[in-house]
Amino acid sequence: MTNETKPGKILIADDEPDILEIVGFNLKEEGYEVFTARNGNEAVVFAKMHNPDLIILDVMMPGKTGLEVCKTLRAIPAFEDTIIMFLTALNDDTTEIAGLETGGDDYITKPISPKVLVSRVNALFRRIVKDTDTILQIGDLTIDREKFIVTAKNEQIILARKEFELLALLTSKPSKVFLRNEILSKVWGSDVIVGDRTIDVHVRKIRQKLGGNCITTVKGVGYKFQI
Amino acid sequence: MTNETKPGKILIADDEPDILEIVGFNLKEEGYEVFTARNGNEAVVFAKMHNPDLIILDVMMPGKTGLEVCKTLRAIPAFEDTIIMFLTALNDDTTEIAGLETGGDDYITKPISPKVLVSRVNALFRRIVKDTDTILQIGDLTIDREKFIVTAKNEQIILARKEFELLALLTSKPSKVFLRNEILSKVWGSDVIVGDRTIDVHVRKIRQKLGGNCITTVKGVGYKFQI
DNA sequence: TTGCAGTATTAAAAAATTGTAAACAAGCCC
DNA sequence: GGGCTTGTTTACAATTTTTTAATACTGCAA
Repeated sequence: MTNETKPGKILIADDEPDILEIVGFNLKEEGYEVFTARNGNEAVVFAKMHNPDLIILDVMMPGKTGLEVCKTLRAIPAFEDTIIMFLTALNDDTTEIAGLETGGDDYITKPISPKVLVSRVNALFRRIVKDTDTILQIGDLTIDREKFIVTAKNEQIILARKEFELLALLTSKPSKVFLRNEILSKVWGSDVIVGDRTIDVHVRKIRQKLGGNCITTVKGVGYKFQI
Repeated sequence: MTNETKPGKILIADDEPDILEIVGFNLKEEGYEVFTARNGNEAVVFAKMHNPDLIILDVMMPGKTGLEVCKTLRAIPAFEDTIIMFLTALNDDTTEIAGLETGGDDYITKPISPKVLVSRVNALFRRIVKDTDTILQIGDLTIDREKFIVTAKNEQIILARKEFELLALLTSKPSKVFLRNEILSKVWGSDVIVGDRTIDVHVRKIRQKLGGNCITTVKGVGYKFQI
């Protein structure tokens, strides 16, 4: 499976460079895009900027512990569904339970077998890759997330990047109402500050390009995509 | 969390009765509906009949091994998304990797801490349960919190935000009387100050839209929702 | 019966939210 | 640089939602 790029960004946070290297190497081998952080705060900052799909956290780190990072991130809507995995030398049931209950998806104790780790990462990825399907079909609309192409009634529609990202988000769960906050943090990133009208304007542009009634406004709440 | 029934059916397959009992007991405690099988074939048969949400498989079982069961089930479309977890005394990387690659979601080695196992089950469930508790069904009324849609007798009813939130609150515990204070702090937030009549007005609007008698006034106390 | 406290019903005012057009800034490509 | 696209902001109009306030109703107790 070497060299094939999977649609997966992984962030590893650990204060031991060795771990970063070994784990990182093996995940890259498997085709993931790997980023690293040396402590909890770095991890949070990076996550907010680059929205990884999976985050591997060492429990014991200077600054912010893995558990704290997990709690911080889970409180942000954009990271509600991000996979979080703990990695630690602490083979202690209490911590493991705490990690899982804080919102962690897996908890692995060192020493690690890199191959097992990769398998576990793959297993977790399997579950989310499904709704991150590259090609989405809704009605007579086709959205290719990889090629950034939207087609309606066999005609190609050209969307700008933000427009595309917004549409991709809304269509990822048809009929679900996305709160303005949610949209902001998922499309713009949780630390970018833009005015409220910005969303409206983009919605308007999409409506213009796709034809009126695909996006519905839910006043006071947000927007949703409907066929 | 005892006695509260979660929407989760779990099938445990193991040839050691002790394991079945201990694991089963702890999961029931947590509110899951638990079923058991003594070997691989039984597990497959049961799964086909009752469609559990999660299956815990011992790797070493007479008849069909856990890995074989997993492979068999994953080949059936109905079990593509079922969570599968391996449980085994075999602390062996190769088997673990095989288990995960066959389509397993987790692999736990004995001896097991029941609490850790329950946490892991919960963690896996979190990922699939989400949808179920966003939709509320009461009589011929459906409230979809995610889609912000209220349906009565198959007809869609459009509610404004506060109306929706108020209705969602009242229906969250049918027949329970919500105090005016309680309503205020849960729908409006504890820091917002609005007059008492405000609630009445909203109740009235909901009554109008849903048809007269779904919300009952309890004089001097508050309101409740009844079918 | 009368008075009262609590609730219902209105209409209208107030506030909040969104739609729109136009303008500005930033970046990119030739 | 000049022309293009994109992303954002602004200001205002249009609309809807929310709240208030004034009035009418209700059941109960004195």
